[in-house]
Amino acid sequence: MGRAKRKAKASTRPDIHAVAHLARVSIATVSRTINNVATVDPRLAQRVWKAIDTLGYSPNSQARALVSGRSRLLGLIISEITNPFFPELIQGFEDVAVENGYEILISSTNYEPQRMEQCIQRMLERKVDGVAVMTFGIEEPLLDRLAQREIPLVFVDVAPKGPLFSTIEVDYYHGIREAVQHLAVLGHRRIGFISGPLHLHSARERQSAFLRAIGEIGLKLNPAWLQEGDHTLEGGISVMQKLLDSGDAPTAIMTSNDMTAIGVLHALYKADARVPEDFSVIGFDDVTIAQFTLPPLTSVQMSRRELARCAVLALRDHLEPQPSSYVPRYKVQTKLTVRQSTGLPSARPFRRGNGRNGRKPAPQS
Amino acid sequence: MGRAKRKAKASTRPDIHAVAHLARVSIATVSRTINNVATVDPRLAQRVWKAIDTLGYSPNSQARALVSGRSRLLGLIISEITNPFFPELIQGFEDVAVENGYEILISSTNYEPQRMEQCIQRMLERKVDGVAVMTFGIEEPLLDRLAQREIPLVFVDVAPKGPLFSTIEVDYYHGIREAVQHLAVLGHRRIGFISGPLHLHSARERQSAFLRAIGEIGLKLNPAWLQEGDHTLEGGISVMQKLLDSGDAPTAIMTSNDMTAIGVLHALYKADARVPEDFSVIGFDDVTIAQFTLPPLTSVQMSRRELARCAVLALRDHLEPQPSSYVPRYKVQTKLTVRQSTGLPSARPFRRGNGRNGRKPAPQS
DNA sequence: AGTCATCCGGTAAACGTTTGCACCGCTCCG
DNA sequence: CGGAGCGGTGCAAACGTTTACCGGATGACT
Repeated sequence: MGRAKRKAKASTRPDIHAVAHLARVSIATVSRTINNVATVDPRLAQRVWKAIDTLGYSPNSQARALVSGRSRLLGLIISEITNPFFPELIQGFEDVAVENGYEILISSTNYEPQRMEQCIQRMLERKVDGVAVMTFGIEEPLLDRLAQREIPLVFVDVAPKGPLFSTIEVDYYHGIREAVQHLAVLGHRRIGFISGPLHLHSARERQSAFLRAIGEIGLKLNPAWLQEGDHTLEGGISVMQKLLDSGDAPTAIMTSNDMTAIGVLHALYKADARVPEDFSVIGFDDVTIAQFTLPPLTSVQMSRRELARCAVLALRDHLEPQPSSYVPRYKVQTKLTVRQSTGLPSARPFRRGNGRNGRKPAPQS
Repeated sequence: MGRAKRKAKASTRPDIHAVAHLARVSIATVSRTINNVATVDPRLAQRVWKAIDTLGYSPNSQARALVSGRSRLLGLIISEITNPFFPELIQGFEDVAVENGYEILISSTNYEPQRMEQCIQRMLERKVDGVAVMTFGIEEPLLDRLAQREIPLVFVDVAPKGPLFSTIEVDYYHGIREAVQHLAVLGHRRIGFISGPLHLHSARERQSAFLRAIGEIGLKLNPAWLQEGDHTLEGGISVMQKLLDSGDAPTAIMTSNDMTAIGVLHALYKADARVPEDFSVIGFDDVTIAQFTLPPLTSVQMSRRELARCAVLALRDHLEPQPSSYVPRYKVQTKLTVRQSTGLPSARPFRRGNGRNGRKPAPQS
């Protein structure tokens, strides 16, 4: 009956041999059963499953990975987890990964391009099967270095060449056009845009989508209404203040991300202006916080769960041959979520401190 | 010269044999060198390091884990990553883990206790060395089942018995007393508290810390000012509305978490009351969003980075014998962060819709 | 009935490390 | 001068899987 030497192993977790022994089959059969590969006699299979169940066996993923060369681990590189843009992305990534039998490994660059190298290094040591790079502002030279690695990589927007690389496209235009249209329908003709730092690919994309939308809808854009921000709260505050000081502020302000929009809200609050009565504000990203601002922020949303899903699927498609009928399509939409920061334009232009709403300026503590 | 069969391995990543061969030593020596275990002749060691460097070798963590039985992987179980409480915790956990040479694996329960089982399952399959359970509202029976596992576990607040378990204590009282004192110094005598759901351990802790602080500072608490919330925005809104409707609202409101406080802010905004002129509001947790509300929220902070650091260290202390001089102390402080939602109490009681600030009610969209 | 193809299950060799054990040469001491 | 002790190194056996390969049984066809 073979294998007499292992017996009464007390407290250690059961291994494949224990299962094989209990089911009176060889370990090969157990392996084939749990991987449902090739054909195993249904009666044997049943014995095996039963044995697995009674022993509470679960395969050792490291041994598996070691011999098969596939770890079923997916890497996710992000900028910084405390940036409210990312948690939802991570959640989506994890959900879809787990759905497909993968575990995930997260690493953050903290916006420092040189840390990307370490992230990749850690991922490689853990032998991930593929990596999704979802960080802001990835640089071209860095891409080339990434290209050396022999694992599938997926990016957003940017499209490096190479058979192991995939790109997820984002249709910024769709949602931004909806936003501009929304404002136009409300009656706004003076619409401003505060962009992100223009060295960022995604910021440029958003800005040009805005310009295109303005053009196609047939509005006129005063160049002074197009300002460059930096995707921070403070940036939003100072740019909005500048617009107010100019004396020729637009009646509606769109921004390249929600942080900037919240900055705008703060600036308006300080200037004693009301939203949406005096100004309409639209953010971008529809970060969780957007629901909680005062007033809740109208924002253009790119589904981060969808983005994450695409990323996982793109990697999976590299790793597991798909049926020929399957046509991958990695593209995510954007769309407008209307909340309470947008409304009809004010009848007469807002003038700072005209006191028409009688509020004293907020006290400085 | 041995090992002639491996040669010209072209594109595969170098393994320990390649290093050994290049350094003209055995693989055992290479292993001992990189783990700096036992004593290796410095000259050999140097040859080894050089070989490692020229080949760009990095050890295969799975093979390592397989034979050593230690994966250098730490599990982290949280409630939900999109809850703004967690990202900072995760960040801290990761930082300290990486500092100590560990990687982390995250899993979320989504507040469903039954999912805890799956989380643990996944962790065990990946053979984590230890797990930190940082989820809200863990149930006693679940703890007992966790106890079956043979890996170190660390918890917050709750203290299961067992040699493999550690607990991190949180000193809620310190920060909450600071908060009450802050309000008292400003002149508030009517201070209310909106608790979390009282079946949660941490919510009870916070409430009793508040009661103790009120007592020790010598204030009187009207029982109507002590309300149970549910840690959600909506809960905060409705409880605050109830307080306003009662006609005997406190002049300052403390809450058991920031979400509730933001709800309070919303309710006050709708009721046309001003913060901090009419009411002072203090949150708990000091979540990132608290900086961005209107006005920025005064809040009691428990350092989540510190909490995370304690968790990692507690696990490490279980896994790696520490020098006897080392005395572990897993306790984290709370403290008050003052922003702009607190100020002097209003001279005369606020009355809804008395129009004294002339604002029209916010339009419903 | 004999031969061949087919199918399924078992045996054993990997995968890349760590580590117990044995060995070798040196030093030190009797 | 010989033996004991020891520091340093190599050999080989694990760790728990997957999978190529082989061999035995079974059914079909001539």
